[in-house]
Amino acid sequence: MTTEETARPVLGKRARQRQAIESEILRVAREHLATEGAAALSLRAIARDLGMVSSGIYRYVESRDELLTRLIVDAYTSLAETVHDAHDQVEPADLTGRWDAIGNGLRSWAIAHPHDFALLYGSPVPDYTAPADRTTQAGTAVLVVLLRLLDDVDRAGRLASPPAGLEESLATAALGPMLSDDFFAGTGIDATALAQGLAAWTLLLGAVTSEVFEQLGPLPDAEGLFACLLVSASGLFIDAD
Amino acid sequence: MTTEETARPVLGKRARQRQAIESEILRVAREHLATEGAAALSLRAIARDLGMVSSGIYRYVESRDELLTRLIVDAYTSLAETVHDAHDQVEPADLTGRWDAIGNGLRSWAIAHPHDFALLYGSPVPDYTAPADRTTQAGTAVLVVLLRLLDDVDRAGRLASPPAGLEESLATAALGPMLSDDFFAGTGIDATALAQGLAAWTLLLGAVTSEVFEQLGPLPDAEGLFACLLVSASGLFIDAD
DNA sequence: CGTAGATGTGAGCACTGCTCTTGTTTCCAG
DNA sequence: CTGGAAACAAGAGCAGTGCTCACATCTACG
Repeated sequence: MTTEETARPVLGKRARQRQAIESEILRVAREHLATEGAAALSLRAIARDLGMVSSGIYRYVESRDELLTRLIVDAYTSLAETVHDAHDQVEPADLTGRWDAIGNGLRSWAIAHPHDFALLYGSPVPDYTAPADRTTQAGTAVLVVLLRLLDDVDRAGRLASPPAGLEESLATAALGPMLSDDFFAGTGIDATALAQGLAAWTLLLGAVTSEVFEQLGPLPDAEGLFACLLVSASGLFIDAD
Repeated sequence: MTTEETARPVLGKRARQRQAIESEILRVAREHLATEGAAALSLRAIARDLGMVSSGIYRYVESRDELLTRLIVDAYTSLAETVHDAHDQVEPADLTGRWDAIGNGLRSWAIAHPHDFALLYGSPVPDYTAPADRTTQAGTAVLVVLLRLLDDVDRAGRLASPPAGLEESLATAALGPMLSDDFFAGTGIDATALAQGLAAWTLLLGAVTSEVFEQLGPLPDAEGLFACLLVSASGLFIDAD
């Protein structure tokens, strides 16, 4: 008979209540982030929205920085999920199609969540340094899909020839050490290929950044420009059919 | 005899004093920006450093936003100056050398002034929208040198062939309208060339951003990676010799 | 059933941007 | 040379922030 009780340590009422409040806080925080932006994130305002006294929120959230960290990790996983989904809807043999999916996925996510994007790829939030152990891991999730594509491009023999001047020695010296990371285990990627993939990724990120942050002023056809940049980026590591 | 008086309206004592204080404020503001970052910019703190009462500073600076705008314009011109200087030290015929100078100039400036760089190319400062009339003009100053290079590359017949898939129709549709701007007057640039130049610039900016904001985590050889990316970027619009 | 620990409450500190009033100094025209 | 207008300095004050602490309350578990 005691089995019934020990078999459902489903979390006591208290723990459940706590979890509910914590997720409520995160929900409201995300709401504020989406509407006001990261810098306007105020614990007091969140507490107010939740009908609790300003000091009460510190029972659930250690500090403003910790809340930021949670939001960052959230955003990273949301982004990675979006990009992965977009990528996986293209048939594996269509290499440039997969790249386009990655690029468009990133762009549309960034446009839909500009403040989250700013949190991840914009200037670091003042007086806040992201705890590397929690964020960089989440941050690499997006890069996994790029690495998969890069590896497949290589395996298919469709790797673009590196630009003149990108000697293998240069790439190896700069990127060789990174290749020994677990991250690259099981791939046949070499330093030059990695350099090319990173160049494409950097161009992609620059394109999205410049569009979301409006660095070139108001553009007549942002969509079209992005399409051009996406082609340029793809050409950096994928050979034409 | 009255000529002597009308000939030296050198600014009265008052105006001179005012100008002195204003530049003092800007100096301290730049100092705070360099050490603390944009978000930590506090008018009260500046006033304190200057030994004046907090409210007094509002006689010289309309608001925090206005001070930010001044700093942004300052930063843009400082950046443009640095890049132009670096670029002009290379002999005009050395096209890739000129590109490298631009890239390295931008990078070293960004590393030397990370907070200024964040102000220009990072996430927009919360609750602050840059007055387009004052900032975008200063912002294009950097692009002038890129345009000059692009035009010279074109004239020298060294324009790289666009990547497969970048049809002229695509580029023209996206960028054609921009070409009618005064900015491009006197150049023989066409839409595809502009697209290629913008791709290189975007890649460059993405590379610097990712390094300054440490988006890829701590790198073993950031210098080397940047060199690789610079070569990739140059290959986007300059043909090898 | 009692109590230890989790939770709610409100006051308080130090800081921010910004406004307003009050008093002083400076400049310039008559 | 002098009177008045404009510029300036100073301080109080408002509303907001992150965060701490002492205190009261409640509840879940031994």
